[in-house]
Amino acid sequence: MLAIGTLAKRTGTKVQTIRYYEQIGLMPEPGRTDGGQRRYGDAELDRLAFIRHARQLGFSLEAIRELLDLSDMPDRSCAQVDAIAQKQLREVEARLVRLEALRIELQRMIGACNADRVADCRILEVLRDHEECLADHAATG
Amino acid sequence: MLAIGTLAKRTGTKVQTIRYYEQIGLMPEPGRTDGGQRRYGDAELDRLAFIRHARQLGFSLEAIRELLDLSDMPDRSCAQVDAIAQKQLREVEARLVRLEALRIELQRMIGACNADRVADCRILEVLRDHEECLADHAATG
DNA sequence: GCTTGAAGCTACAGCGGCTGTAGATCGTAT
DNA sequence: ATACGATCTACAGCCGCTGTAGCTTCAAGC
Repeated sequence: MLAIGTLAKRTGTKVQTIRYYEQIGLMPEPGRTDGGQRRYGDAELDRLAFIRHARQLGFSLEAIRELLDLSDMPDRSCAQVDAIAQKQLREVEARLVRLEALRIELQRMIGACNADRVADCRILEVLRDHEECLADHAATG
Repeated sequence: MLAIGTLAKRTGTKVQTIRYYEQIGLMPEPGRTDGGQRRYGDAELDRLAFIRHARQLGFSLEAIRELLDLSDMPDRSCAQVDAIAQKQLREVEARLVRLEALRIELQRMIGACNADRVADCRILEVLRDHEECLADHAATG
C-alpha cells in the first residue's frame, strides 16, 4: 500500500494534483488508514500513470476520462479510442501550423529591426500596424 | 468618440475583454458619458489594436505591458524591445519542437493500432506503458 | 513507550486570459 | 413616449493545476 507521496514520486505527479484528480472524479477515492491518510494499490498506480502519460501527449482531462471509460469495456470496438486520438492529432497539427506562422512572423519582425532607438524600432512598428504582416496568424496555438 | 462595442468590433475584441484590460491596467480608464458609459478616442483604439496584435503573436500580457511602456520612451535604446521579441521567438520555437515530438508520437500510436476490440487496442496499450514511446515528450507545448 | 520531524490532511485562494451571467441602467431611433 | 439594443457593475466559471495555512498522523530512532 502506497502513501500519496510515494504514488506522486513514482508517477512524476504532485501530491496536490493527485488529490485534484480525485476531486474531479478522474481518480477513485482510495482506501484510508485509521488516521485518514490515503493508501493506494497497483491499480491506482497504473491508472495515474496512464493519466499522466496521456497528459504528456496533450490529451485533455475530458478526453482522458473517455479513454479510461473505454478501456474498461474491452469487448467494445476500438473505433472510439481511435477517434479520440485522431482528434488529438488533428489539434496538434493545427497548433503546429499556427505556431509555425507565428515563428516566421516573429523572425521577420526581429530581422527587420536594425534601429537603435525605440522611436525607429521596426518591431514596435509592426505590432502597431497589422498591415505589415504577411500571414494572418490567428490564435496562439 | 467610440462606444466600447464599436471599439470591440474595430479591434476584434470582446467587450468584456476590453473591460478586463482596463481592470488590470493594460488599457487606461477612458472618459465617460454623463450616464457613465465609456467613450474612447483614437489613442485607445491604437493601443488596443497593438495589444491584440501582440496577443495574436503569442506575447503574454506582461510582455505586452513592457512593450507598451517601452514604446512610450522613444529615445531609449530599442535593445529591450528586441530582447522581449527574441524571448518570445525562443518560446515559440521550443513549443514547436515539443509539439512536433507529440505529433510524431501520436501518429505512431495511431498507426500501430489495427485492432477491432478495445482489449487489443494499441493506442491504449501505449498510453498504459510509457516504455513503448520513443521520444520523451515532456510538456504539452 | 516517547519524541520528533516529515508527510499527510482539509479548505480555500490564485495563476493566465479571458468568458459568461444577472439584473439594472443608458442611449437613440421612431 | 416608448421600445430595444447597448452598456453598466459585480461576480462566478473555464482549464489544469499550484500554493498556502494550520492542523493531524505516521514511522523511525532512542
